[in-house]
Amino acid sequence: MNYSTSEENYIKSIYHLRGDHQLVTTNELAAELKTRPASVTDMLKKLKAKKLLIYERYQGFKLSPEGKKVALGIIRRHRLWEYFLSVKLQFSWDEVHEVAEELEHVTSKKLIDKLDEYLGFPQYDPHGDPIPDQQGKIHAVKQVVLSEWPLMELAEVSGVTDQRSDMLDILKHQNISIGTKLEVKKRFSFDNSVEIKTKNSPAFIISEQVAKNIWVKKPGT
Amino acid sequence: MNYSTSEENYIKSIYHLRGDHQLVTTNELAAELKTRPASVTDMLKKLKAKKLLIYERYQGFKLSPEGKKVALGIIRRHRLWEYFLSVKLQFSWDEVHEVAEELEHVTSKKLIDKLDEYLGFPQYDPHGDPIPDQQGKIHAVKQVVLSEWPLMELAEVSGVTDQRSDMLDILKHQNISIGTKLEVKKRFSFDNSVEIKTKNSPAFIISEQVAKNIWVKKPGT
DNA sequence: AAAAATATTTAGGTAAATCTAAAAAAAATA
DNA sequence: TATTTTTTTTAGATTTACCTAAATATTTTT
Ligand SMILES: [Mn+2]
Ligand SMILES: [Mn+2]
Ligand SMILES: [Mn+2]
Ligand SMILES: [Mn+2]
Repeated sequence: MNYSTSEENYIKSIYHLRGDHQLVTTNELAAELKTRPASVTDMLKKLKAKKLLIYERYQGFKLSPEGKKVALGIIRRHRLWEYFLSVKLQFSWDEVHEVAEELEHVTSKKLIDKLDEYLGFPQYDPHGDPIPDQQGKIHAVKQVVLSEWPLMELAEVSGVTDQRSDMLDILKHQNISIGTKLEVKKRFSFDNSVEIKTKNSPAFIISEQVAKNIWVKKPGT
Repeated sequence: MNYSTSEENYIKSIYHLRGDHQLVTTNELAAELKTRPASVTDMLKKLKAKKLLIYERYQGFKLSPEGKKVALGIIRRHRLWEYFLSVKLQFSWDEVHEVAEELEHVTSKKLIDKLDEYLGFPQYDPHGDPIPDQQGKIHAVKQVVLSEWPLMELAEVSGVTDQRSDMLDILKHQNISIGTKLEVKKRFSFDNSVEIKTKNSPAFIISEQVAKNIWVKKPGT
C-alpha cells in the first residue's frame, strides 16, 4: 500500500510511456529514468512481486490495473502541486515541474484532498495536462496552447488563460470562442506570430502573446 | 550542501534536544529517533565528517555552527508547512506535525521563501513555536496557550487566536490585553476552566474556550 | 537457417541506513 | 580501589537502489 520514492518514479514513468495499454521495453524505461537496464530489471521484479506490473522476462511489461491506480495517484499529486506553485506561489510555467517532482512523494491522502479543495478542484495543471480526481478518474483531455499546436492539424479552442477584457476584445474581433475549430496555417519565426484559418472566414494572423493565451485540444475530445 | 532525509532528521533532533549548547548523548538521541545506539554512532561519524557536528568518541556531541544553521533551515521549513496546513488547509492543531515531518525535506529554497511570503511571513507555527527567517534567525520567543501554562508561574499575554468581537469583549471585561501579566492559580478538571490572578484585581475564572484562545509567554522575553 | 547485432537478464559489487551481538570505555557502586 | 553496571563503539549482517561486466535470449540481417 505504500511505495518508495524510487518505486513511484518507475511506476509514473511506465504510465507516461504507454499508459496501461502497450508493452514498455527495459531499455526505453532505463533511458526515461536515466538509469541502467540492469537496474530496471531489478525493479521490474520487485514491482511484479507487488502486483503492480504485468511482466514476463524478455517479454516487456505494462502496469496492472492496481499499478495504473497507483500511477494516477502520483500524477494527481504532481499536477495539483504544479497548480499550487503556479497559481498561489507565482512560480513560472517552467519552474513548477522540478519542485513538484519532490512534493508528489508526500503521500498523505488528507493533504492532497484538502489541497485539491483549497485550489478549487482545478481541471488542468499549468502545462494543460488534466488532473485526475480522488478516484483517479481523468475527466478532461489534454489541452495545449495555440502557440505550440502543430501546423495543419484541426484544433478546437478549449480555454483562455488571461481573461482580461482587452484579451477578450481580440477574440471577439476575430470571432474566436470556446468550441471554435481552427487550423494553424503558418508560424512566422521572426515574431512567432501564427496564421489561423477558421471555417467561415479568410485566414488572419495573431501575435505570439495572443496565441500563448489560447488553449486548444483535439476536436470532439 | 545537500543532506539526506535521514541526516536531516538526526540534525533536527540534536537541535531539539539541546540547541547547540550542551552535549547530547548517544542513547538519548537513539531514544528520540526510535533507533538503536549503534545506528546513531554510525550517523555521528558521517555528520562529523561533514563538519556538522562536534564529536569525539565516548565524549558526547553537539551541533557545529554550520550544523545549527542546517537545523534552523529544517525547522523553518517544518513550521512554515505546519502554518500552511493549519491556516490554509484547515488541518487541526494535532494533525499538522506528521505531514510537516515529510514536507520539511523538500529543500527548494525558492519554494520555502515564496511560501513564507504567501503566508504573510508568519511568526509562529500552530503550536506557538517561533518560525526562523530566511537567515535562520528566530525573532520571536515560544508562546503557549493559556490553557496549557503551568500553575503558579508568571505569564505575559502575547496574543489572541480568535479575534472576533465577542472574544475581545471578554478580554476587555476582565481587563486582559497584550502585555498583561498573570498567574494561573487553579485548573478545574471538571470543565478545564482556570482561575486567573492579575496584579490589581481579585482572582477570576475563565472558561477553557477562552483560555485556549490566549497566547502567553515568559514575561519580558 | 546461420551469423551478427541488439536487448535483456544474471552475477557479483557498492553505498546508505538500518539492525544484533560482542567488545571496549566510562561511570557508578561497593 | 576494585567490581559491577551502564554507555558507547565496533564487527558483521541485511535491505534498497544503484552499478559494471558477462551471460543469455531475441531480433535482424545476410
Ligand atoms: Mn510536471
Ligand atoms: Mn518524482
Ligand atoms: Mn511539528
Ligand atoms: Mn522529518
